[in-house]
Amino acid sequence: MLMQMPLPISLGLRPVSQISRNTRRPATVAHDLKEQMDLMGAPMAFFRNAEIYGEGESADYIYKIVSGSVRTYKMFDDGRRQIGAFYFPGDIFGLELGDDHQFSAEAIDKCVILVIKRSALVALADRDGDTARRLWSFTAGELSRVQKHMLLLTKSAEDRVACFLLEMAERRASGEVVELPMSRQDIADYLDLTIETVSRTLTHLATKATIALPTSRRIVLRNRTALDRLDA
Amino acid sequence: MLMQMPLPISLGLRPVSQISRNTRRPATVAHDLKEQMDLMGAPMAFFRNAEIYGEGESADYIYKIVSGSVRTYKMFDDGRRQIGAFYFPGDIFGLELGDDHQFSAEAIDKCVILVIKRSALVALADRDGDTARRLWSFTAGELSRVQKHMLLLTKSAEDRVACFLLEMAERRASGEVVELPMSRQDIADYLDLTIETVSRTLTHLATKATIALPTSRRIVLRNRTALDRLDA
DNA sequence: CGACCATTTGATATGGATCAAGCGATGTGG
DNA sequence: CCACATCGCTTGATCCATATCAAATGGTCG
Repeated sequence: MLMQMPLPISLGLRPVSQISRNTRRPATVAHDLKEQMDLMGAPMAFFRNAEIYGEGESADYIYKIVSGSVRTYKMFDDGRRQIGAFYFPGDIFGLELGDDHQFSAEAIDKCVILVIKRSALVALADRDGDTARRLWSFTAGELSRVQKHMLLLTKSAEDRVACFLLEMAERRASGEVVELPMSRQDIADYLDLTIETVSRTLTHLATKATIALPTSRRIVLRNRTALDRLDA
Repeated sequence: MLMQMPLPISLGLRPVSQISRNTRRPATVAHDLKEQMDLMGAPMAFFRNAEIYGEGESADYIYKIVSGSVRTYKMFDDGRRQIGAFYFPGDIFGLELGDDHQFSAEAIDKCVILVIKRSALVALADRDGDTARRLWSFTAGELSRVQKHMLLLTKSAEDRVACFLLEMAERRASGEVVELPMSRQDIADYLDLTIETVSRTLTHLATKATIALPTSRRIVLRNRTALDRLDA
């Protein structure tokens, strides 16, 4: 839900006016959905742990991260939380074909996010084949991401953690040093493991000198070959 | 690979000519991708266990099942097989946005399948917004299916089997009696369990009178409420 | 009828969960 | 500026769900 926040802690929303609106509209034509969002989106800020939208709410907006990180997740009756995805600067999320969101979304840390109305894009897609294809493209990308995630859940704990580290290294692209914005609990809920197992596995990889852990949120890949082997 | 089969057992392909080709072209306009495939598709027959396409092969065709059942799967280096989906009469599969297939596809039993060239549909989508939207729609449907599957893999063995039975009951819609075309191994590889665990869980559900097992491939849902509870 | 394959059932092993405690960094109030 | 509370993470001990290994049963087809 975009326009009101139920809990004080969720009051992460600052009025758009506080942020310099993206007024400059370059003569450039958008070549993909991301560029298109740069042109059309309104920036909003969210505090750490702020809810961006909730599962089941109507999916009226599409989001693109300018800065910060986001998690999407689903809660189960038994209290378990499954994280569906992490999103980072440049990533788009929240676009659904159906009427409402299948997952909830929260800011992992302080975020600035471009927001545009879905109806605007969908209406445009009716007239513009390029836009239509971009919407398809985005959904196909999500499909392939979820397929990978599904396959991840069939692997051993060590394999899952290794895949996770490689994915982060690739997406956050900062050489061998990976800065993790999310907690061990977030990682555990993404990999469907417990925090204890995640922690033990990281310790174990560090013992084998496959990685180094200068701090708990900073991970150095010291032996990518070994990690790739676990990836398979 | 569509035009040649490497193994004798895979020689499931009969020339189209042996099957009455869908010559009748009704004046009706297609309202969705399935109807469109009925109009455009050429029927082909596959024997039990015949390969329809292999992972990594170029995704030149799209498929719609007339009769029979299909599994898609991925093999891992360690010999594990993960089944990605089961498809039944009326279902479309094999449509990719990218150049090649992410999974392999095999006939579970004797199948008749309509086949059309992807390029034909994609070219049409460039001109026809309805077709474009149908392609997006299909991919979005696959996305939501895979998301459900991913969440399934985070549940207990009993929950997975219960969800599986409910899914089959819904999709094959024959009242309380579910006729399963696939083996226990197929089910196990879909749910990421062993055949032993699948078998034991079914036996256990039968003991609790939640289901009945008149034969190993025929399952009667005797207490859907109990299954729904496990579904969550 | 007999061979073969799919399925079930039984005995044991194990990877990861759970329960519990300790540790280190960060922040807060005195 | 330090004492202490808090929170996130790690480490240790034990348990349990499901895998693994092994054998029996049943169904199908020549």
